[in-house]
Amino acid sequence: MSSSKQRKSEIRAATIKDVALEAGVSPMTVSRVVNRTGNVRKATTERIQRAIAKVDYQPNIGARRLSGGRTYQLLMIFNNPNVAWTGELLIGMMHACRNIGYHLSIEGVGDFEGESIGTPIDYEEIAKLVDRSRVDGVILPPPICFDRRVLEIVREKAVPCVRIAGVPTRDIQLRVSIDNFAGGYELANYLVSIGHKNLAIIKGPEEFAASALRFEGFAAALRDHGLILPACNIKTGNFDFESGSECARELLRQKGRPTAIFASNDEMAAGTLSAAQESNIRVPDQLSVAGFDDAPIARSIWPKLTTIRQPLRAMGEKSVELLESYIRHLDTDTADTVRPSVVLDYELKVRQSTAQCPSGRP
Amino acid sequence: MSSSKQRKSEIRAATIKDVALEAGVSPMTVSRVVNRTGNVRKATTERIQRAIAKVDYQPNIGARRLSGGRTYQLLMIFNNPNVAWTGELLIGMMHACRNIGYHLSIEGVGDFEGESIGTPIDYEEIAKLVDRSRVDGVILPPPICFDRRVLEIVREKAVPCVRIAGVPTRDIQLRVSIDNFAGGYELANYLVSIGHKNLAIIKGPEEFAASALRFEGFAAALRDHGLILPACNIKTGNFDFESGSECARELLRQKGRPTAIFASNDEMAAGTLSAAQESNIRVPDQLSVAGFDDAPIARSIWPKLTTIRQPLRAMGEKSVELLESYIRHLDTDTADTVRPSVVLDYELKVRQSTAQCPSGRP
DNA sequence: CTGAAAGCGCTAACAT
DNA sequence: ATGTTAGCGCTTTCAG
Repeated sequence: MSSSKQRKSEIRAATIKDVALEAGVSPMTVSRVVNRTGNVRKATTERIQRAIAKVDYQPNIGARRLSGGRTYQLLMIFNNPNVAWTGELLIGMMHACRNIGYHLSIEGVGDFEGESIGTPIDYEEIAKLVDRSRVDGVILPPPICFDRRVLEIVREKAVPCVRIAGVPTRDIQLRVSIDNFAGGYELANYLVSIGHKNLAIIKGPEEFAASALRFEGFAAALRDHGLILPACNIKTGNFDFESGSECARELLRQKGRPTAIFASNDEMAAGTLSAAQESNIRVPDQLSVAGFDDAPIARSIWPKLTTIRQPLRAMGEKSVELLESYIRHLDTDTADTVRPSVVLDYELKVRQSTAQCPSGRP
Repeated sequence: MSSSKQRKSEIRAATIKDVALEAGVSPMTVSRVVNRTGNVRKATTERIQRAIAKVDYQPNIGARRLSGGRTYQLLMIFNNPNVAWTGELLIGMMHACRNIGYHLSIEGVGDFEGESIGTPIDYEEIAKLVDRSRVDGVILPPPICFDRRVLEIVREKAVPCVRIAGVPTRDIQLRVSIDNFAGGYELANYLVSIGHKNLAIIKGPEEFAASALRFEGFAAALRDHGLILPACNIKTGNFDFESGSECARELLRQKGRPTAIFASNDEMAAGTLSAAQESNIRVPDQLSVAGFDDAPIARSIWPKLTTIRQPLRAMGEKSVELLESYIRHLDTDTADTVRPSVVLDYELKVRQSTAQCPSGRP
C-alpha cells in the first residue's frame, strides 16, 4: 500500500549491479569509475561507462550517503532579503546539484522578511546549523560571505566552503566572482565617454568587499581620465531601494549637482530613479543613472537601467561545481589541483537610463 | 581519509537504535511513532517522543528512502521567469521541507531565461522529468499549474500533486491559493471608495484561472456600485512588464481616459507606471495605479504600489505540508481525511500609487 | 588493478 | 501492541 507502488509507470531504476552485470565486472569496480577514485584500467573504465549509459544508471543518493562518509548534501546559508537576486544564484546552484548528484538545502538567517540588508546575524544559529545539518560543504553568497565571524565559524568547523563574490582569504580559498574593479572601471569609462564630467557614486556598505572594488574601479577610471571625484559626490548606501533614494536625494540637492550617478547595485539605482522623479529631474535627459548586477528590476522600471551584468545563474552553478570538485579531491590526495578562484565575465548593458551629457553643463 | 572524517566537530548523529535503547523499546516501535503509523500505545508513544527529544534524533533520510517505498523527495516544476515571485514560494517550500524531513528539487522548463511568461512547454520533457526523478510528489506553481496537458500528464503518472493557485479540478485536488475573486473585489471597492468612477483593468493571460477570478471580482464590485466597465477599458496583458506598459499606453491614449487602472499583477502595474511616466501623467495625482501580489517590485519603484498581498512564503510552506500529509495518508487508508484545498488570507496594501480621484473629472 | 564481505539506518513483512 | 528478520544500494575495508 505504499504510495510509490501506486504509481503506474513504476520501472525499477538501474542499480550498480545492473551496470556491473552489463560490463562484466564487480559492483566495486563500477563504484570506482563512478567516483573517479582511479586505479581502474582505461579499457575497463570505458566499458563501464558505456554500460552506465546503456542502462541509464544514476547512483542512488540515499544508498551513497548511508554507506559512505559523505552526505552528498550542500547547504547555502543566506541573509540577503533580495530574493530575486539570491533566487537567480539559487537556480544555478540547484541545476548544478542535479547534474552532479547532490542535494541542496538553503537556510535563511537573520530577518530577511524585511527588505533591508545587514540585519544582525545570529552566529550561534549558524554554528548550530553547520553542526546539525552535516553537509559536505557550505555556500556563502553575499552579504554573509563578507562577515568575518561567519568565516571563522566555517573555518573552525573545517567544513569545505565556497564564497560567491568576496575576496580571497587565507582560510577560505574557494570563491566565484566577477572582476568588480574592472566592472566599476568600465562603467565609469562609459559614462565619461558619453560626455559626463561631474560624476557621483553611491557606494554599497563598507563591509562588502565587492562594493569597495566597484568603487575603486570607478574612481580609478575617473583618475585616468583626469577627472576628480569630490567627497560630496560620494555617498554610502545599504544596497537597498530606500538608502539609494536617500543618497540620491542628497546628491541632487547639491548646487552643482552631478550629471551622472553610479549606484553600486540596481536596487539603489532604482531608488535613485525614484528620487529623481520626486524632484522632477528627467532621466536620462537631465541625469544619467547606472546600476550594477542586471537584477530583474533593471528591466522592470522606467527608464530601464544601464548596468553591469553579473551572470548570477552561472555563478551559482560554478560555485557548486567548484565546491564539489574540492570535496572530491579531499578524499584523494590531490586537493591542490583545484583552482580555488573562478572569475566569470561581466557585461556592460547600455539601456535607457544613461545618455549623452546635456551640453552647456560642465 | 574521507572528507567528513576531517571535520573536527564530528559527533555521531543519533540513530533510531539510540532512541530505542533510551526508551526501552525496539527500533520498529520507534519507527512507528516517527511515521505516525498508529498502533502504538499512548504511554509508549510519549516515552518514545521524550527519548527522541532527549537524544536529538532526526531520521536519516538516506536510510529511509533506501528501505521504504518513499523517496522523501518532492519536485517543483516551474516555468515562471519571474524569479522574485517564484523565489518567495521556494523559500517557503524549502522551509517546510526541512521541517518534515523532505528534500526538494526544482526544475525549470521552457525558456525562463527570458522575461516573458508563456513560452511553449515541452510536454515530453515534463513527462520524462516526473518519470526519472521518482519523487513522492510534485508541486506546480503558476502558470504551469493552469496547463491542462501538464495536469493530464501528472494524472497519468498518478503522482501526488499540489497546485499553487488554480481552481479545483476533478483529478488534482490538492491546492493552495488565496481568494482571487475577493481580492479583485476588495481592490475595486477601495478604488471606488476613494472616488474613482472611470476605472480600467489590465487582465492577465486568459489561461490563468487566478487572473480570470481577479477580473470577475473587480467587475462584480463595479457592478455592485452601479458603475459600468466599458470594453475599451479592459485590456489583456501577459503578466510581464512589457505587456503592462503596452496595455497602459492604449488605455491612456483614449479620450476619456480612466482615472484608475488595476493591473492584475505587480509587474504589469510597474509597466503601467512606466507608460504613465512616458506620457507625463503624474501618478497618483492624475492617475491611480494598483497591482496584485505585493511582489518585491511593488516596493522598489516610485510611487510604491497599492496592491493585494499574497502570502507567497506561507503558500509555499502550506503546499508542501498539504502534499506531505496527503502522501502520508495514502499509505494508511485515511486519504479522505486530508482537506484538499487551503485558502490563505490576502491583504490590501495601500501605498502611494493610488489617491483620491481628482475632483472635477467624471 | 580488481573482487568479496560486511554494514550503514531504516522500514516492510512477518511473527508473536 | 510490539518484536524479529531481512534487505534496500552503495561504499569501506580487506584480500587477492
